[in-house]
Amino acid sequence: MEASAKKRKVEENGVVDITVEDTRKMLEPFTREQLLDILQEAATKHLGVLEQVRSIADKDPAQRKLFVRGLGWDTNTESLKALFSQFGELEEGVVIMDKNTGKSKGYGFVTFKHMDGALNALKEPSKKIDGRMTVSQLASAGSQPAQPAADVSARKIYVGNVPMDMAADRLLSLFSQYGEIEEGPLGFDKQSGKSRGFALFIFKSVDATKRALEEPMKTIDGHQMFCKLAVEGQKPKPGGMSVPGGPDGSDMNGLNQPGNVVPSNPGMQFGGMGHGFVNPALGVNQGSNQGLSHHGLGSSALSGLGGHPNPSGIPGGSMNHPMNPSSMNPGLSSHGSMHGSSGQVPTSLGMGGYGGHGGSLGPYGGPPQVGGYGGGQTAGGYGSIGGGSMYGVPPTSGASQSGGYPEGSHYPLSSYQNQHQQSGQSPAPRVPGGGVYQGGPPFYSV
DNA sequence: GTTGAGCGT
Repeated sequence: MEASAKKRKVEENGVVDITVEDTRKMLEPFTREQLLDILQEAATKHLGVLEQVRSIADKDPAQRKLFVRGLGWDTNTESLKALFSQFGELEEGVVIMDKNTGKSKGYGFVTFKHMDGALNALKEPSKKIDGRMTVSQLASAGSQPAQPAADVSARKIYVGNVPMDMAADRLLSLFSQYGEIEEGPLGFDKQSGKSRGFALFIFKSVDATKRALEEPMKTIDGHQMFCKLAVEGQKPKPGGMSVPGGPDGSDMNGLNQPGNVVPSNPGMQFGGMGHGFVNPALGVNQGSNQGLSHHGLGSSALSGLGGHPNPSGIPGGSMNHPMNPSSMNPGLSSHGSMHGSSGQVPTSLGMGGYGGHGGSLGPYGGPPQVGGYGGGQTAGGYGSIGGGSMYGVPPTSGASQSGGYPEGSHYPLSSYQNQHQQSGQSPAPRVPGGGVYQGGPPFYSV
């Protein structure tokens, strides 16, 4: 074939082999345009590449969700769906109705399962629906910009449309699959332990939060719930100062890149104290790890730490690459894991072990998050949750009410975590339930 | 008629 011929030719030129690492090194200086050209070509020729591109493109619902305005009164969810489904599979289609009058508000939302569906639909933004000209656009284009989420607000999610009879531990199980939960579910009635129709969760990491929100719709027992950042910090006092901790404001723009926010955030000083025992040099790296950003949380994080370990996941994985200096540095390794969500590149570097990723990755195989997730997975969350932090679920009254979770919530949580780890494709070693790392150095902190 | 649903201690 052509490929083998090329290979042979290369070898004749004296180049015996080109490693995966070498290939990467060659690519690094490429311009964006050059990389785009190559990838475009590759995606065109190879289905596997296209699938990878598509799965990553689909990650962000903002690129798949359309706002459709100008709908006639008679256009309903069904006709909206019918019209838009010609452009691709729909995840959701809905005409917004006034709660009181029951009449259409004249707009709706259409979320495609894949970004290409949205691209398709937007090739002609104006569509006649039920005799009226309507206009579609990415919903993210017109909606008010997300708040500069800082600290906890970037890790707190609101879950709406929670069934009243939903057990707290059931929700906990559902959401703990995305990462460690620091607190939650909140919002349950303290006396009855029943849902009040919503729930709040605070994840330990922004990464986990992102994973949870990757697919905002959660279906359980036929109930559709939705999640979003809780962002309650919007309503504060008028005339007051604006964003806390953002005097310079400059870095607050990186709200979607939490790693950028923390370093210059004063809050880091707080975290820094907690990690005083760490190599000072690492403090810098850790400062960029939003996991540290939780200030007051430091205590719970530390307590969890004592019981166990964590980092195992990370170093274990990176040890496959002794050449990668970052594997020698705990601070860096955790740092790297954070990149998993904010930037794909560094993570894939760390995961160089999956070298022949073209095939091994599979369509949805190797989202960078997997590696980072494995690393982030610790029993720390277990400890904190098992502890008193989850006061939304009074073990006693709650159990008597729903009869669901007698021994406390930790059982389902750990169970789910294990399941998740086992099912994961990640080559990274999973964290054993036991305290294998109890003797481990505490410097990993969280 | 122009971006849903809607937030604990």
